[in-house]
Amino acid sequence: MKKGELRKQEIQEKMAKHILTNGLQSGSLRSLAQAAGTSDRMLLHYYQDKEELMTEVLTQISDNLITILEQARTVPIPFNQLVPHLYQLIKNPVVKPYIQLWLELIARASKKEEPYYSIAKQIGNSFIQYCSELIQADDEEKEKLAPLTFIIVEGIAMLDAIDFEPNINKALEGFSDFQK
Amino acid sequence: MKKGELRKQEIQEKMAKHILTNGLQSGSLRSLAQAAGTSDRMLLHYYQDKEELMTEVLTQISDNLITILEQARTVPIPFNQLVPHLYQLIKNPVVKPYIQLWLELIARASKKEEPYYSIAKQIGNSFIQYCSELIQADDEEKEKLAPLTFIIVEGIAMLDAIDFEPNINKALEGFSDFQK
DNA sequence: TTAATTATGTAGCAAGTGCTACATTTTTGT
DNA sequence: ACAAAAATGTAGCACTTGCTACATAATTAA
Repeated sequence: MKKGELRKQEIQEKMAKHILTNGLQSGSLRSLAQAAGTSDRMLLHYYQDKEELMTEVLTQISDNLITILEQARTVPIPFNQLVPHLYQLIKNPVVKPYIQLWLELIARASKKEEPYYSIAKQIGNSFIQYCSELIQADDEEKEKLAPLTFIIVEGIAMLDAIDFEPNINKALEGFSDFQK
Repeated sequence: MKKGELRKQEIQEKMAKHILTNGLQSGSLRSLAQAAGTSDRMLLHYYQDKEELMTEVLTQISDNLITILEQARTVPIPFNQLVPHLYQLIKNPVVKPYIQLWLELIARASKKEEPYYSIAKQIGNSFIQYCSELIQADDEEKEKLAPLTFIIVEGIAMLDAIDFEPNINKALEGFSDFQK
Protein backbone atom coordinates (compact mmCIF):
# COMPACT_ATOMS: atom_id res chain seq x y z
CA MET A 1 0.00 0.00 0.00
CA LYS A 2 3.05 2.24 0.05
CA LYS A 3 4.45 2.25 -3.46
CA GLY A 4 1.01 2.15 -5.03
CA GLU A 5 -0.37 5.25 -3.38
CA LEU A 6 2.76 7.17 -4.23
CA ARG A 7 2.67 6.12 -7.86
CA LYS A 8 -0.98 7.08 -8.11
CA GLN A 9 -0.18 10.53 -6.77
CA GLU A 10 2.58 10.91 -9.34
CA ILE A 11 0.31 9.88 -12.15
CA GLN A 12 -2.47 12.11 -10.93
CA GLU A 13 -0.25 15.15 -10.87
CA LYS A 14 0.83 14.56 -14.42
CA MET A 15 -2.76 14.11 -15.52
CA ALA A 16 -3.74 17.31 -13.75
CA LYS A 17 -0.98 19.15 -15.58
CA HIS A 18 -2.09 17.69 -18.88
CA ILE A 19 -5.75 18.61 -18.37
CA LEU A 20 -4.73 22.08 -17.31
CA THR A 21 -2.66 22.55 -20.44
CA ASN A 22 -4.87 20.82 -22.97
CA GLY A 23 -8.37 21.08 -21.57
CA LEU A 24 -11.12 18.62 -20.85
CA GLN A 25 -11.57 17.76 -24.50
CA SER A 26 -8.20 16.06 -24.67
CA GLY A 27 -9.00 14.05 -21.60
CA SER A 28 -9.39 10.61 -23.08
CA LEU A 29 -8.03 7.73 -21.05
CA ARG A 30 -5.40 7.00 -23.66
CA SER A 31 -4.06 10.52 -23.94
CA LEU A 32 -4.11 10.98 -20.18
CA ALA A 33 -2.23 7.71 -19.83
CA GLN A 34 0.39 8.81 -22.31
CA ALA A 35 0.82 12.13 -20.54
CA ALA A 36 1.28 10.30 -17.26
CA GLY A 37 3.68 7.74 -18.70
CA THR A 38 1.39 4.78 -18.23
CA SER A 39 -1.43 2.93 -19.97
CA ASP A 40 -5.19 3.30 -19.98
CA ARG A 41 -5.23 -0.14 -18.45
CA MET A 42 -3.37 1.17 -15.42
CA LEU A 43 -5.60 4.21 -15.04
CA LEU A 44 -8.56 1.90 -14.70
CA HIS A 45 -6.57 0.01 -12.15
CA TYR A 46 -6.12 3.07 -9.98
CA TYR A 47 -9.59 4.48 -10.62
CA GLN A 48 -12.84 2.62 -10.86
CA ASP A 49 -13.93 4.40 -14.02
CA LYS A 50 -13.42 7.63 -15.89
CA GLU A 51 -15.86 9.59 -13.80
CA GLU A 52 -13.98 8.78 -10.61
CA LEU A 53 -10.72 9.67 -12.30
CA MET A 54 -12.01 13.03 -13.51
CA THR A 55 -13.47 13.82 -10.12
CA GLU A 56 -10.15 13.26 -8.39
CA VAL A 57 -8.08 15.03 -11.01
CA LEU A 58 -10.35 18.06 -11.17
CA THR A 59 -10.52 18.25 -7.39
CA GLN A 60 -6.75 18.26 -7.30
CA ILE A 61 -6.61 21.01 -9.92
CA SER A 62 -9.10 22.99 -7.90
CA ASP A 63 -6.97 22.56 -4.77
CA ASN A 64 -3.91 23.72 -6.69
CA LEU A 65 -5.73 26.85 -7.79
CA ILE A 66 -6.77 27.63 -4.26
CA THR A 67 -3.15 27.34 -3.17
CA ILE A 68 -2.07 29.72 -5.90
CA LEU A 69 -4.78 32.20 -4.98
CA GLU A 70 -3.85 32.02 -1.31
CA GLN A 71 -0.29 32.87 -2.19
CA ALA A 72 -1.43 35.87 -4.24
CA ARG A 73 -3.59 37.10 -1.40
CA THR A 74 -3.50 40.74 -0.36
CA VAL A 75 -4.95 42.48 2.61
CA PRO A 76 -8.67 43.21 2.17
CA ILE A 77 -9.18 46.07 -0.28
CA PRO A 78 -12.26 48.05 -1.30
CA PHE A 79 -14.53 46.56 -3.93
CA ASN A 80 -13.67 49.08 -6.62
CA GLN A 81 -10.00 48.19 -6.34
CA LEU A 82 -10.63 44.48 -6.07
CA VAL A 83 -12.06 44.03 -9.54
CA PRO A 84 -9.04 45.45 -11.42
CA HIS A 85 -6.80 43.50 -9.07
CA LEU A 86 -8.52 40.24 -9.93
CA TYR A 87 -8.43 41.11 -13.60
CA GLN A 88 -4.65 41.35 -13.36
CA LEU A 89 -4.65 38.05 -11.53
CA ILE A 90 -6.58 36.12 -14.17
CA LYS A 91 -4.32 37.52 -16.88
CA ASN A 92 -1.35 36.02 -15.06
CA PRO A 93 0.03 33.14 -17.17
CA VAL A 94 0.05 30.88 -14.15
CA VAL A 95 -3.63 31.49 -13.46
CA LYS A 96 -4.93 31.76 -17.02
CA PRO A 97 -5.04 28.01 -17.77
CA TYR A 98 -7.26 27.54 -14.76
CA ILE A 99 -9.67 30.16 -16.05
CA GLN A 100 -9.77 28.53 -19.45
CA LEU A 101 -10.53 25.20 -17.83
CA TRP A 102 -13.19 26.89 -15.74
CA LEU A 103 -14.97 27.98 -18.91
CA GLU A 104 -15.00 24.42 -20.16
CA LEU A 105 -16.24 23.19 -16.82
CA ILE A 106 -19.11 25.66 -16.80
CA ALA A 107 -20.17 24.67 -20.29
CA ARG A 108 -20.54 21.06 -19.19
CA ALA A 109 -21.98 21.97 -15.82
CA SER A 110 -24.71 23.97 -17.48
CA LYS A 111 -26.06 20.65 -18.77
CA LYS A 112 -25.93 19.09 -15.32
CA GLU A 113 -23.34 16.67 -16.61
CA GLU A 114 -21.58 14.85 -13.79
CA PRO A 115 -19.06 15.04 -12.27
CA TYR A 116 -18.61 18.49 -13.80
CA TYR A 117 -21.74 20.04 -12.33
CA SER A 118 -20.87 19.13 -8.74
CA ILE A 119 -17.26 20.19 -9.07
CA ALA A 120 -18.20 23.47 -10.70
CA LYS A 121 -20.54 24.30 -7.84
CA GLN A 122 -17.85 23.54 -5.34
CA ILE A 123 -15.29 25.71 -7.13
CA GLY A 124 -17.85 28.48 -7.51
CA ASN A 125 -18.43 28.51 -3.79
CA SER A 126 -14.72 28.56 -3.10
CA PHE A 127 -14.22 31.54 -5.34
CA ILE A 128 -17.07 33.54 -3.84
CA GLN A 129 -15.61 32.74 -0.44
CA TYR A 130 -12.22 33.94 -1.65
CA CYS A 131 -13.71 37.18 -2.96
CA SER A 132 -15.50 37.71 0.29
CA GLU A 133 -12.27 37.45 2.25
CA LEU A 134 -10.62 40.03 0.01
CA ILE A 135 -13.31 42.68 0.23
CA GLN A 136 -12.97 45.45 2.74
CA ALA A 137 -16.52 45.90 3.94
CA ASP A 138 -18.91 44.81 6.64
CA ASP A 139 -20.45 41.36 6.51
CA GLU A 140 -23.79 42.43 5.12
CA GLU A 141 -22.16 44.24 2.24
CA LYS A 142 -19.72 41.41 1.60
CA GLU A 143 -22.60 39.07 1.01
CA LYS A 144 -23.69 41.22 -1.90
CA LEU A 145 -20.32 42.31 -3.20
CA ALA A 146 -18.64 38.93 -3.27
CA PRO A 147 -21.08 37.42 -5.79
CA LEU A 148 -21.00 40.67 -7.75
CA THR A 149 -17.23 40.49 -7.92
CA PHE A 150 -17.41 36.90 -9.04
CA ILE A 151 -19.90 37.81 -11.76
CA ILE A 152 -17.79 40.64 -13.12
CA VAL A 153 -14.58 38.64 -13.08
CA GLU A 154 -16.26 35.74 -14.86
CA GLY A 155 -17.73 38.06 -17.44
CA ILE A 156 -14.31 39.54 -18.02
CA ALA A 157 -12.88 36.05 -18.41
CA MET A 158 -15.37 35.35 -21.15
CA LEU A 159 -14.53 38.51 -23.07
CA ASP A 160 -10.89 37.65 -22.61
CA ALA A 161 -11.51 34.23 -24.14
CA ILE A 162 -12.46 35.87 -27.42
CA ASP A 163 -9.72 38.51 -27.19
CA PHE A 164 -11.95 41.48 -26.47
CA GLU A 165 -9.40 43.33 -24.31
CA PRO A 166 -10.30 46.76 -25.71
CA ASN A 167 -13.87 46.15 -24.60
CA ILE A 168 -12.72 44.97 -21.20
CA ASN A 169 -10.71 48.13 -20.69
CA LYS A 170 -13.60 50.31 -21.75
CA ALA A 171 -15.83 48.43 -19.35
CA LEU A 172 -13.39 48.94 -16.49
CA GLU A 173 -13.38 52.65 -17.23
CA GLY A 174 -17.14 52.64 -17.06
CA PHE A 175 -16.93 50.64 -13.88
CA SER A 176 -14.73 53.12 -12.08
CA ASP A 177 -16.81 56.04 -13.34
CA PHE A 178 -19.67 54.51 -11.48
CA GLN A 179 -18.02 54.55 -8.10
CA LYS A 180 -18.28 58.34 -7.83
CA MET B 1 -31.09 24.34 -58.19
CA LYS B 2 -34.62 24.98 -56.97
CA LYS B 3 -35.69 21.93 -55.00
CA GLY B 4 -32.19 21.38 -53.64
CA GLU B 5 -31.76 24.78 -52.04
CA LEU B 6 -35.14 24.51 -50.42
CA ARG B 7 -34.42 21.09 -49.00
CA LYS B 8 -31.09 22.29 -47.64
CA GLN B 9 -32.83 25.13 -45.87
CA GLU B 10 -35.31 22.71 -44.33
CA ILE B 11 -32.55 20.43 -43.13
CA GLN B 12 -30.54 23.32 -41.79
CA GLU B 13 -33.42 24.62 -39.72
CA LYS B 14 -33.93 21.23 -38.14
CA MET B 15 -30.24 20.95 -37.39
CA ALA B 16 -30.25 24.39 -35.83
CA LYS B 17 -33.12 23.38 -33.62
CA HIS B 18 -31.33 20.22 -32.61
CA ILE B 19 -28.08 21.99 -31.75
CA LEU B 20 -30.01 24.58 -29.78
CA THR B 21 -31.75 21.90 -27.76
CA ASN B 22 -28.93 19.45 -27.31
CA GLY B 23 -25.77 21.49 -27.54
CA LEU B 24 -22.61 21.30 -29.59
CA GLN B 25 -21.56 18.06 -27.98
CA SER B 26 -24.40 16.16 -29.60
CA GLY B 27 -23.53 17.63 -32.97
CA SER B 28 -22.17 14.56 -34.70
CA LEU B 29 -23.04 14.17 -38.36
CA ARG B 30 -25.12 11.10 -37.64
CA SER B 31 -27.20 12.61 -34.87
CA LEU B 32 -27.66 15.82 -36.81
CA ALA B 33 -28.76 13.77 -39.79
CA GLN B 34 -31.26 11.86 -37.74
CA ALA B 35 -32.66 15.06 -36.28
CA ALA B 36 -33.02 16.46 -39.77
CA GLY B 37 -34.58 13.30 -41.18
CA THR B 38 -31.75 12.51 -43.53
CA SER B 39 -28.38 10.73 -43.56
CA ASP B 40 -24.86 11.81 -42.81
CA ARG B 41 -24.16 11.01 -46.41
CA MET B 42 -26.59 13.71 -47.49
CA LEU B 43 -25.21 16.28 -45.08
CA LEU B 44 -21.84 15.92 -46.72
CA HIS B 45 -23.60 16.35 -50.01
CA TYR B 46 -24.98 19.71 -49.01
CA TYR B 47 -21.91 20.83 -47.08
CA GLN B 48 -18.29 20.33 -48.00
CA ASP B 49 -17.34 19.13 -44.53
CA LYS B 50 -18.38 19.41 -40.91
CA GLU B 51 -16.72 22.75 -40.38
CA GLU B 52 -18.69 24.34 -43.20
CA LEU B 53 -21.86 22.77 -41.85
CA MET B 54 -21.27 24.06 -38.33
CA THR B 55 -20.43 27.50 -39.61
CA GLU B 56 -23.69 27.77 -41.49
CA VAL B 57 -25.82 26.25 -38.75
CA LEU B 58 -24.32 28.40 -36.00
CA THR B 59 -24.64 31.50 -38.13
CA GLN B 60 -28.28 30.72 -38.63
CA ILE B 61 -28.78 30.20 -34.89
CA SER B 62 -27.08 33.50 -34.26
CA ASP B 63 -29.38 35.21 -36.76
CA ASN B 64 -32.38 33.66 -35.04
CA LEU B 65 -31.24 35.01 -31.70
CA ILE B 66 -30.82 38.48 -33.10
CA THR B 67 -34.37 38.33 -34.42
CA ILE B 68 -35.67 37.28 -31.01
CA LEU B 69 -33.74 40.05 -29.30
CA GLU B 70 -35.01 42.62 -31.76
CA GLN B 71 -38.55 41.58 -30.98
CA ALA B 72 -37.92 41.95 -27.26
CA ARG B 73 -36.45 45.40 -27.74
CA THR B 74 -37.51 48.26 -25.52
CA VAL B 75 -36.87 51.95 -25.75
CA PRO B 76 -33.41 52.88 -24.44
CA ILE B 77 -33.31 52.67 -20.66
CA PRO B 78 -30.69 53.71 -18.10
CA PHE B 79 -27.83 51.33 -17.41
CA ASN B 80 -28.94 50.43 -13.91
CA GLN B 81 -32.32 49.30 -15.22
CA LEU B 82 -30.87 47.56 -18.23
CA VAL B 83 -28.97 44.89 -16.32
CA PRO B 84 -32.00 43.52 -14.44
CA HIS B 85 -33.98 43.73 -17.65
CA LEU B 86 -31.44 41.61 -19.49
CA TYR B 87 -31.32 39.19 -16.60
CA GLN B 88 -35.04 38.63 -17.01
CA LEU B 89 -34.48 38.20 -20.72
CA ILE B 90 -31.86 35.47 -20.41
CA LYS B 91 -34.06 33.61 -17.94
CA ASN B 92 -36.78 33.49 -20.58
CA PRO B 93 -37.20 29.86 -21.74
CA VAL B 94 -37.03 30.96 -25.35
CA VAL B 95 -33.71 32.71 -24.84
CA LYS B 96 -32.10 30.36 -22.32
CA PRO B 97 -31.04 27.65 -24.79
CA TYR B 98 -29.13 30.29 -26.72
CA ILE B 99 -27.28 31.33 -23.59
CA GLN B 100 -26.40 27.74 -22.81
CA LEU B 101 -25.08 27.29 -26.31
CA TRP B 102 -23.14 30.52 -25.93
CA LEU B 103 -21.32 29.06 -22.94
CA GLU B 104 -20.31 26.05 -24.98
CA LEU B 105 -19.22 28.27 -27.83
CA ILE B 106 -17.03 30.38 -25.55
CA ALA B 107 -15.36 27.30 -24.10
CA ARG B 108 -14.30 26.20 -27.56
CA ALA B 109 -13.50 29.70 -28.73
CA SER B 110 -11.12 30.17 -25.82
CA LYS B 111 -8.91 27.58 -27.50
CA LYS B 112 -9.07 29.38 -30.82
CA GLU B 113 -10.84 26.37 -32.24
CA GLU B 114 -12.45 27.13 -35.59
CA PRO B 115 -15.11 27.84 -36.67
CA TYR B 116 -16.17 28.52 -33.09
CA TYR B 117 -13.69 31.29 -32.38
CA SER B 118 -14.73 33.39 -35.36
CA ILE B 119 -18.42 32.90 -34.76
CA ALA B 120 -18.10 33.71 -31.07
CA LYS B 121 -16.36 36.98 -31.88
CA GLN B 122 -19.09 37.88 -34.31
CA ILE B 123 -21.84 37.11 -31.83
CA GLY B 124 -19.99 38.98 -29.11
CA ASN B 125 -19.85 42.07 -31.26
CA SER B 126 -23.55 41.77 -32.08
CA PHE B 127 -24.46 41.59 -28.45
CA ILE B 128 -22.34 44.57 -27.42
CA GLN B 129 -23.96 46.45 -30.29
CA TYR B 130 -27.37 45.39 -29.02
CA CYS B 131 -26.55 46.56 -25.49
CA SER B 132 -25.32 49.84 -26.84
CA GLU B 133 -28.60 50.48 -28.60
CA LEU B 134 -30.54 49.79 -25.42
CA ILE B 135 -28.59 52.12 -23.13
CA GLN B 136 -29.88 55.58 -22.51
CA ALA B 137 -26.68 57.63 -22.47
CA ASP B 138 -24.43 59.69 -24.68
CA ASP B 139 -22.12 57.99 -27.14
CA GLU B 140 -18.98 58.28 -25.06
CA GLU B 141 -20.65 56.65 -22.08
CA LYS B 142 -22.27 53.97 -24.20
CA GLU B 143 -18.87 52.83 -25.36
CA LYS B 144 -17.99 52.02 -21.78
CA LEU B 145 -21.34 50.82 -20.51
CA ALA B 146 -22.17 48.46 -23.36
CA PRO B 147 -19.17 46.19 -22.72
CA LEU B 148 -19.78 46.48 -18.99
CA THR B 149 -23.36 45.36 -19.47
CA PHE B 150 -22.20 42.47 -21.61
CA ILE B 151 -19.71 41.43 -18.94
CA ILE B 152 -22.24 41.48 -16.14
CA VAL B 153 -24.87 39.62 -18.12
CA GLU B 154 -22.36 36.96 -19.13
CA GLY B 155 -21.19 36.61 -15.57
CA ILE B 156 -24.76 36.19 -14.46
CA ALA B 157 -25.28 33.56 -17.14
CA MET B 158 -22.38 31.58 -15.74
CA LEU B 159 -23.71 31.67 -12.19
CA ASP B 160 -27.08 30.71 -13.56
CA ALA B 161 -25.51 27.68 -15.25
CA ILE B 162 -24.59 26.25 -11.87
CA ASP B 163 -27.87 27.30 -10.26
CA PHE B 164 -26.50 30.08 -8.08
CA GLU B 165 -29.64 32.24 -8.23
CA PRO B 166 -29.41 33.31 -4.58
CA ASN B 167 -25.96 34.68 -5.30
CA ILE B 168 -27.20 36.40 -8.44
CA ASN B 169 -29.94 38.13 -6.50
CA LYS B 170 -27.53 39.21 -3.79
CA ALA B 171 -25.21 40.57 -6.45
CA LEU B 172 -28.01 42.52 -8.09
CA GLU B 173 -28.82 44.06 -4.71
CA GLY B 174 -25.21 45.08 -4.37
CA PHE B 175 -25.30 46.39 -7.89
CA SER B 176 -28.24 48.69 -7.29
CA ASP B 177 -26.78 49.87 -3.99
CA PHE B 178 -23.87 51.14 -5.98
CA GLN B 179 -25.85 53.44 -8.18
CA LYS B 180 -26.42 55.88 -5.37
C1' DT C 1 -36.13 12.57 -75.80
C1' DT C 2 -31.62 12.51 -74.48
C1' DA C 3 -27.68 13.85 -71.99
C1' DA C 4 -25.95 15.95 -68.02
C1' DT C 5 -26.54 17.10 -63.45
C1' DT C 6 -28.24 16.32 -58.87
C1' DA C 7 -30.05 13.47 -55.17
C1' DT C 8 -29.96 9.46 -52.49
C1' DG C 9 -28.77 4.54 -50.78
C1' DT C 10 -25.52 1.04 -49.05
C1' DA C 11 -21.17 -0.19 -47.21
C1' DG C 12 -17.26 0.56 -45.39
C1' DC C 13 -12.67 2.47 -43.54
C1' DA C 14 -9.46 4.15 -40.24
C1' DA C 15 -9.15 6.33 -36.07
C1' DG C 16 -10.72 7.11 -31.48
C1' DT C 17 -13.71 6.05 -27.28
C1' DG C 18 -14.42 3.62 -22.42
C1' DC C 19 -13.82 -0.60 -20.74
C1' DT C 20 -12.88 -5.85 -20.04
C1' DA C 21 -10.74 -10.64 -20.11
C1' DC C 22 -6.92 -13.15 -19.36
C1' DA C 23 -2.54 -13.53 -18.44
C1' DT C 24 2.12 -12.69 -15.95
C1' DT C 25 5.30 -10.37 -13.09
C1' DT C 26 6.35 -7.82 -8.93
C1' DT C 27 5.73 -6.50 -4.35
C1' DT C 28 4.25 -7.24 0.27
C1' DG C 29 2.98 -9.25 4.78
C1' DT C 30 3.86 -13.37 7.49
C1' DA D 1 10.48 -18.66 1.82
C1' DC D 2 5.82 -18.63 0.68
C1' DA D 3 1.18 -17.34 -0.11
C1' DA D 4 -1.75 -13.39 -0.88
C1' DA D 5 -2.22 -9.13 -3.03
C1' DA D 6 -1.14 -5.60 -6.06
C1' DA D 7 0.91 -3.99 -10.54
C1' DT D 8 1.44 -4.39 -15.27
C1' DG D 9 1.18 -6.26 -20.32
C1' DT D 10 -1.36 -7.71 -24.46
C1' DA D 11 -5.60 -8.06 -27.04
C1' DG D 12 -9.66 -7.12 -27.93
C1' DC D 13 -14.81 -5.66 -28.02
C1' DA D 14 -18.55 -2.78 -29.10
C1' DC D 15 -19.38 1.70 -30.12
C1' DT D 16 -18.85 6.50 -32.20
C1' DT D 17 -16.45 9.68 -35.11
C1' DG D 18 -15.73 12.20 -39.91
C1' DC D 19 -15.50 10.92 -44.33
C1' DT D 20 -15.29 8.15 -48.90
C1' DA D 21 -16.20 4.77 -52.83
C1' DC D 22 -19.36 3.01 -55.71
C1' DA D 23 -23.53 2.55 -57.07
C1' DT D 24 -28.54 3.88 -58.73
C1' DA D 25 -32.59 6.81 -59.06
C1' DA D 26 -34.60 11.29 -59.92
C1' DT D 27 -34.53 15.85 -61.86
C1' DT D 28 -33.34 19.34 -65.01
C1' DA D 29 -31.61 21.53 -69.33
C1' DA D 30 -30.94 20.99 -74.40
